[in-house]
Amino acid sequence: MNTKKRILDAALKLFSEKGYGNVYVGEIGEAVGIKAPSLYKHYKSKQDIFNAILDEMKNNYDKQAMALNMNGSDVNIDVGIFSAVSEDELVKMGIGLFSYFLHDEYVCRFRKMLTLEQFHDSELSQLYTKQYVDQPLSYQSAMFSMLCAGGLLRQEDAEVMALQFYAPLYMLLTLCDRHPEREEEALKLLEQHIRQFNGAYSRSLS
Amino acid sequence: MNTKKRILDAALKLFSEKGYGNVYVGEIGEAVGIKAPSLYKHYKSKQDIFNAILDEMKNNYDKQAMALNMNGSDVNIDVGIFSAVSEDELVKMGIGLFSYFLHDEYVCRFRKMLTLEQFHDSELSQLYTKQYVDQPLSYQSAMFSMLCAGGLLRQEDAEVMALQFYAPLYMLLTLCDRHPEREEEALKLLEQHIRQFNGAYSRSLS
DNA sequence: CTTGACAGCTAATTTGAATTAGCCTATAAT
DNA sequence: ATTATAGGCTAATTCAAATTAGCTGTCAAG
Repeated sequence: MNTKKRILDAALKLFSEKGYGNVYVGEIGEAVGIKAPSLYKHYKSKQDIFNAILDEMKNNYDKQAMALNMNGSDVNIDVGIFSAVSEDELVKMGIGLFSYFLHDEYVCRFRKMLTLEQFHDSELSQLYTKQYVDQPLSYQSAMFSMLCAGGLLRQEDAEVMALQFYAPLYMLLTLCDRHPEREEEALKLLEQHIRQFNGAYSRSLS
Repeated sequence: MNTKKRILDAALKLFSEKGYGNVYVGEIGEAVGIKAPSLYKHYKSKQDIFNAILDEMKNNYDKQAMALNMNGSDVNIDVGIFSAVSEDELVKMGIGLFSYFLHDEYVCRFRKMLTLEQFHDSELSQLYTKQYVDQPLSYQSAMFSMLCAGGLLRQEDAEVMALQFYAPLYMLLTLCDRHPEREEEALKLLEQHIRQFNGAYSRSLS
């Protein structure tokens, strides 16, 4: 009875691995355990399946945004002038964000699919940019802004700090999308990055 | 007489915009000014055209690497203990690299094509990673290593510095691939990034 | 001048993938 | 019990795109 949903999952998996154009409806059916024509009892075309994935995604958007923003540590709430944000907490947050992005099946597949379709039309490029660039940057910018205001970090442009904090994470993430076997290496680099970042900006060092 | 070459150019352009699977040989022919069947006088299949692009690319590799590495400023040679690498030089180098990657027609198209085909097989993912991750990081790592040794920058892990310097550039580049209209904004951020990076690591500030 | 090979064309041909038609079964509501 | 609907299947159908066949004109080498 959840065939409709299972089709979406199977299709997302395939689209994220091979790209929309290289996936045949037969494969989707096979992955679900039905024949190709039966798909049409649930969706009126291949394109329709793709659209449904996008729609579903837009629904999950809030959930995603939440997860993205406050992953694990609730930095944004308790970050008054008092509570110290230790280096370890920053590391935990960075690694947590990275691991979530890399291992959450849905998030990961969706990102890969969007990567492959990003130049297809304006809607998709906008979506990609919002999800993986603007939104994270804007959230972290706000966070660093607070940390600076709270006197925990040196007074520097928060947007730039966000870029410097997030871009390495992003790059390592896309690296691991291509080469999962390099995750360990990436994690090590990421942690080093965050500690060095913290060292460079932390008040106590200046 | 250079039809063979013109086919490659047209195909690369199309592949980089729509992805291999969504380009029809008819379009390639049209772009060149001949009919589809005539393409087969030059290449034995569509796949063969794609392979030829890859081959050509591998040839140009040295050229690319050079351009990538010493773009404009010849930092790597004159960076003895004496010659100061001013912040402005670093900015010039970063912006130069960025602009080259973004505006050189061949480089740009090739990157976009690889972006769209990166999960297709291992060869392509390796190529992407080498070109846009490992190679730049390794070069810049060497550079920062020298700058640290020369006492121009604080003694920190050069690999991490390279990551921190290059990843924002990379992320802004992929952003502009999707949204050319945001180049100005990206350039501004990039320059801020580099100055702030320099501020954070420069010896004189510590 | 004539021959052969190069590079183009039009008109098939092949192939393969999406979609439609039409049939069958189970099950749930009337 | 009957019937309608949901969801599956096999067997067409359609359609588009890659590739092949086979013809033609040009031009350089002999």
